[in-house]
Amino acid sequence: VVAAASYEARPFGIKAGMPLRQALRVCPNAITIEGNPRKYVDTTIRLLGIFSRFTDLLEAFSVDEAFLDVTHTHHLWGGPRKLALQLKEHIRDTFGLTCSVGIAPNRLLAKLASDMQKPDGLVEIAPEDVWGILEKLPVRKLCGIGEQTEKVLAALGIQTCGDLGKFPEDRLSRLLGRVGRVLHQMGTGQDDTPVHPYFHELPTKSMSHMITLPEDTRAPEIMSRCLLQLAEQVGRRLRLERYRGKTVAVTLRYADFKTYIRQKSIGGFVDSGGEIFSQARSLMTRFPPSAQPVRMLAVAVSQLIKAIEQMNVLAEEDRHAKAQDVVNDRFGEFTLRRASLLIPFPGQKIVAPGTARKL
DNA sequence: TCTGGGGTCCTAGGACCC
DNA sequence: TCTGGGGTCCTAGGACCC
Repeated sequence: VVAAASYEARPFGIKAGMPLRQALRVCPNAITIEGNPRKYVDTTIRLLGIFSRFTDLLEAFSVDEAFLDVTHTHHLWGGPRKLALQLKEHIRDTFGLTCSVGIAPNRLLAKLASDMQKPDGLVEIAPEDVWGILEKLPVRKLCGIGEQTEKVLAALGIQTCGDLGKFPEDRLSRLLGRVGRVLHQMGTGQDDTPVHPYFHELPTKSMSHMITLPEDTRAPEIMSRCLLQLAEQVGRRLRLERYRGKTVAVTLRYADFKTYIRQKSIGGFVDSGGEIFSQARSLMTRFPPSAQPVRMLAVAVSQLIKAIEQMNVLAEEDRHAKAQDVVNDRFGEFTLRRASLLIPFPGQKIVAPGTARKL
């Protein structure tokens, strides 16, 4: 599918998430470029380096977005606006790229402001302007309100943030529980979530890999091989970042797109592909029977703990994994792999999304 | 014509324990 | 015949973000 569409392609209706075939149908001359995760991670890291010149209260939000709390530093740059201009200039000089900056009293509004003028924007939402901007703004524009929430709110007669803010909070809470309270706050532009600085290093909570098969299948041996591949990938990343996990989960998506997850927590903590695979395989028996062939499989490990230095005595599984890591560190990913995985699967190019966070 | 991959957070029900 | 309150852990599903 399309991961990102250039501004030239967008007028044709091409946007992120659209199947490639469909994109090429609406715009046969579109130029397609395969993703290059290593390049993105490298650029992300360099970007964070630039951001850190302006504040240390810096949170990476995605591969190309970050929150900067400049409450205590903006005066050094002549105020938020001048800071933003210098930030933009710095990025343009370094990468030849434009970027969009939003300035506001909190994260919710800053994100909104940054989305208001793209691709080369600088929008400031002052506290006194908040209501004027929100009143007619569709709720969907807020980060955190997606398609489903939009529908639920629409059913209550709420279309705009103005409607949301004016809707009685206690009624919204009764109807939607805790979510109702948060939504009401969002409707009035309130958000007290702090910017979580990178040096606090949020621990990873789960690691997973998934793959949509080139063709839907009913063959147990294909699914099994796939699970093994995914388990090995997850295990490799766990070990790279020195995590071990307690809960193993398998997700199956059938051709009709119905998606099921089965998970189990095991006695100890695991980080080897073999162990993850054997748990994953045992989970396969728990899925509801379906007439549909399988379209997608995923393996996830959660309930992670940071692994303490290994003891001298390693279980056989661990010795295998360790040997594999040593070879693959030196000669490249998947140089050494199980014989059953010699025929490669698609999707082996994936770079760990956590890589940027480690910086 | 279908709909990728990798995460986080929340909810709700049930088991189990004191 | 009916049976409280509080806690943790586990599982399944779903919303949302990029």
